[in-house]
Amino acid sequence: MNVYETGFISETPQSEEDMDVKKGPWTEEEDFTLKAYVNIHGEGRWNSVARLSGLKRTGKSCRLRWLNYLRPEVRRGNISLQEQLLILQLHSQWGNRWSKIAQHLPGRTDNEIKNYWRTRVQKQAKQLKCDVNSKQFRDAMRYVWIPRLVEQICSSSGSHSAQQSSSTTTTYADTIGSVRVDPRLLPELSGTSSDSLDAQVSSVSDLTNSKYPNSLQNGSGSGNTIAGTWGGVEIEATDGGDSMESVWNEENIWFLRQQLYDDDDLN
DNA sequence: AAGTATATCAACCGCGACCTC
DNA sequence: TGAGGTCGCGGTTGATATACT
Repeated sequence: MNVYETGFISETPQSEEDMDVKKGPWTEEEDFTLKAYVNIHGEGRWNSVARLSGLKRTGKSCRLRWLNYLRPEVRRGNISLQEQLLILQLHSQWGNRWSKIAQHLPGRTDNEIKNYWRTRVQKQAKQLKCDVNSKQFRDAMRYVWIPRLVEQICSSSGSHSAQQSSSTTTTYADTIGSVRVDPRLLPELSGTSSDSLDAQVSSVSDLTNSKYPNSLQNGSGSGNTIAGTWGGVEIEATDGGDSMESVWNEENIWFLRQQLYDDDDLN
């Protein structure tokens, strides 16, 4: 059956120029109409959807509303630690290929991930006074952000596949929390010969022991804390609910600035 | 309590790729 | 083969919520 032949054809189809196209926030009524239409006819042919459903919207607008909001699979709410980790990894691999990144985060839309990146990640780059695409910032992610996320995931998940040894190295399997991290997806970060998170975290340990000694020992957190070991140094991250904020607490940012400026001095 | 700044996120826009005729 | 239509992606904007003074 041609799904476009039945139902919701309330009037003679019109071009978008002919009808006064509505813009701005969608109403509940519009949502209901679009949902009902797609449930019956399926996705795709968005210009037809716009014309035949009676919605005074562009095909693009209908598509966007469906994909980002109305689809049953769409998951709302805070981005989890595991998702943050994946986003960081995938972005370092693919850059701003939001839709591609979104494919690996079930229920998340490219728009959501893009917004997350712009509002959270770029904000941190700004705080560090460096470009989000710079080597400096990539190193910051590599040396602080990703290890800390992993630490927090391990801490919060209770039982983890990650095993912390009593030595200075930390070993992670390819399953972190409830998200399985495909080692092939893990980026080859700058200066890292390995393609696994395992090696990345190990390299952090090595570097922190030599170049960044006792880097995170100073400063004290308040409120709930998550304890962990990073490079042999006992660390505590304040747990403010938003893991991003706890990773990027003042001590970390202060420390990174010191390192970045030290590097600048050397150059 | 009011005004202002900042953060967040839904939605729009422009452009390029792809498809159809 | 190229012109027109459609779709999807990434960048950007604007409205609203929240935090701060």
